Amino acid sequence: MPELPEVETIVREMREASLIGLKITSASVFWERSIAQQPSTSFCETIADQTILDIGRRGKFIIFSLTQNKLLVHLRMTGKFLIDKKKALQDPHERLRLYLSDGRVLHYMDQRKFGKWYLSDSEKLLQKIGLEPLSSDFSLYAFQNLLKGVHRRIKPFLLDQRFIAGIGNIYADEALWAAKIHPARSTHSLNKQEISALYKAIISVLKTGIENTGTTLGSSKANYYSVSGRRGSNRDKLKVFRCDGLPCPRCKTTIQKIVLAQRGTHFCPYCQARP
DNA sequence: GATAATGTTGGTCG
DNA sequence: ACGACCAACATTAT
Repeated sequence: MPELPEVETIVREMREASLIGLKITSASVFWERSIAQQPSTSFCETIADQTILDIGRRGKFIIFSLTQNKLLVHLRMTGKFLIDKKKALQDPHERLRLYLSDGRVLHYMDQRKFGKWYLSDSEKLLQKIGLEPLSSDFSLYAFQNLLKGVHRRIKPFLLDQRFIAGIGNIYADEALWAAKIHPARSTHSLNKQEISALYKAIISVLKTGIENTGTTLGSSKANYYSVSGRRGSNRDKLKVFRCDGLPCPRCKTTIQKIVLAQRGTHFCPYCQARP
């Protein structure tokens, strides 16, 4: 579920909630497989008594910098955080809980159980992911070089975290629409002007997503909600994602939905014609 | 009531 | 190297 703008919103809210500086007094794990690479017993032993020195983000990973380790959390489809909310206490999807030194509790919910917490080998994981699209590392030049280095369809390329970190299904479709590029185009077929348009579109859709505190699609519990339980308002700004059957905001052609790389893919068959 | 689809990622197998 | 397919899961929509 959460892509870069949603994860960024979560991180900002946790910082605003003054979690930095608190000590993790203990942890409780309710779903063993939410912990990667080690049994929950050793996870709880290792994390206990460590202080949260910083909270950040890399791609779709949340990074808790602790006294001894880096704790990474990947929310995958339905991972969520809530701070000391009464409704979290009776949530059947709560998978993990951190008790904090000021008496508050950080609850982690994950309906579909795909999310993972990494406490060991986290540096190795971070090394594997690609450029941070809102940092200066992501230059037009670097983007051009990435595209040159692979022969793939552009949408699966955008979703592959080893190249650029943080783009998911929503923002990939939105960026391709903004740049007027068909999602099945080959990376090698894009001309200079198209590459430049896509580069700007990626940055723009992600920034807009953050400004609107992320995208909450529907109303069910499975949808994205921030740490404070707020919905993101970016859904109203989406041009194509889950807009199949509606007119394209640019040319009024009906938006189409196809399956590409096993993912629902939305585009305008006129603006984003296959050359 | 069965089946498909869901915002993610990692594996296998051509 | 790349893509098709499956797997991990639970819930909602069709």
